Amino acid sequence: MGRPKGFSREEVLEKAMPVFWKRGFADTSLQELERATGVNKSGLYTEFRDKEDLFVACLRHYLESQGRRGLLTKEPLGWKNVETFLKNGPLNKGEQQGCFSINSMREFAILPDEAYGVVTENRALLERLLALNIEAEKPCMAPSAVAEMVLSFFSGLCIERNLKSSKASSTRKIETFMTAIRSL
Amino acid sequence: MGRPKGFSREEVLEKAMPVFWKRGFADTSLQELERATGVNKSGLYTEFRDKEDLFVACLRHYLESQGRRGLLTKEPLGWKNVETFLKNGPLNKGEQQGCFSINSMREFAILPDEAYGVVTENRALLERLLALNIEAEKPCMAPSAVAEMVLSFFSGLCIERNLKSSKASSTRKIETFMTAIRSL
DNA sequence: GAGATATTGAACTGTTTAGTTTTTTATCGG
DNA sequence: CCGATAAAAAACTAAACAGTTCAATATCTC
Repeated sequence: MGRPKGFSREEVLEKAMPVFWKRGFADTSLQELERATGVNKSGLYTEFRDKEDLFVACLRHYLESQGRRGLLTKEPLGWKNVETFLKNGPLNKGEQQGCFSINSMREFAILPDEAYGVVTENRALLERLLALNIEAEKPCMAPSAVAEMVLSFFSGLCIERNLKSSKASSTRKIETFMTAIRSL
Repeated sequence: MGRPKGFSREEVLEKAMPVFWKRGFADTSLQELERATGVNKSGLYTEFRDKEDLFVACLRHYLESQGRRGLLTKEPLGWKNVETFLKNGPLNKGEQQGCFSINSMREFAILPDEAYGVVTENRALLERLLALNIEAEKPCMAPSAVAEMVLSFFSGLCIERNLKSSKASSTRKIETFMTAIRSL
């Protein structure tokens, strides 16, 4: 049987994710990933094909764990869910600010096509969930149109988390935004 | 006097900007900058201290040229200016998609502090200009609150330009958004 | 056109990169 | 406790990187 390995795939993803999240793909070195995960290069390369593969795995892992929070599927569906999504969707713990997926969009030019697919698929899912919540409120406008607009605003909130002062003003902006769309 | 140099600072900035814009700071190499600008490394290093200095100069150059468009200062001030800003603010020519300044926010972690200052100062200016336009429409809500919310939405539109299909849906989202905020 | 002067291109430097290979070490079954 | 086996550590490779140096070259003034 031989020696058992001292780490799980999940563990590695959990620890590598914040590094990619904060520094992006291009500026994250293998050295940083070794340090953050506590796993040697040889270990990382037996588990993942290359740096790109590890990155995409982190992205998938992130989106799955975000999905499990179920922010947009709480009953009853409606504006309240949309507001919670805007308020608590972008994370706020230490290095992990905003949304890893939205952050990654900036690097599509150098990321594998797979990353593009993963991100856009998730965005399509979010749009559908948003539309369901909006539809429940029976607005005058088409729910799908409102949904895509909400997702744009959400994207904006996420990248603004790269600014130092963003957290405080974020809540206020969401209040204003919700007031505006509740009248639609 | 000696030999006159074969390029102007402005020329270099104009040609280097799209490269940084598309690939970001970390993933743009000196080699790419030489090719894009047609200026040799020695030329670039006599004009700019280092890669960071060139990047910040590009950022400044970009914001100045955007400012000169005067999208938010056309008389009369009002919703129309806000709409034009959302529609035509994010550029759409070839490699230059969205907003260089917003794109840069994702790289603050590795950019010089100066870049942070340049970007936040410009955002503050935009917020003031937006507030003036909103105030002209005498809404019920505080103009500054609406203005910062508009800027968030704008930021979202900008990073979404990294998606292939964004241009088409962008106009539609802006229509929906404008309908919402005109009622405030 | 000669000499001074500034630019340019190319060669060079030391470091860091992603990724591979080889050696060492730990844990298993028997 | 021994030998097989698998993981982990370390040494290594080749390429790319930002930045420097220096010789070649072009244009100015006189």
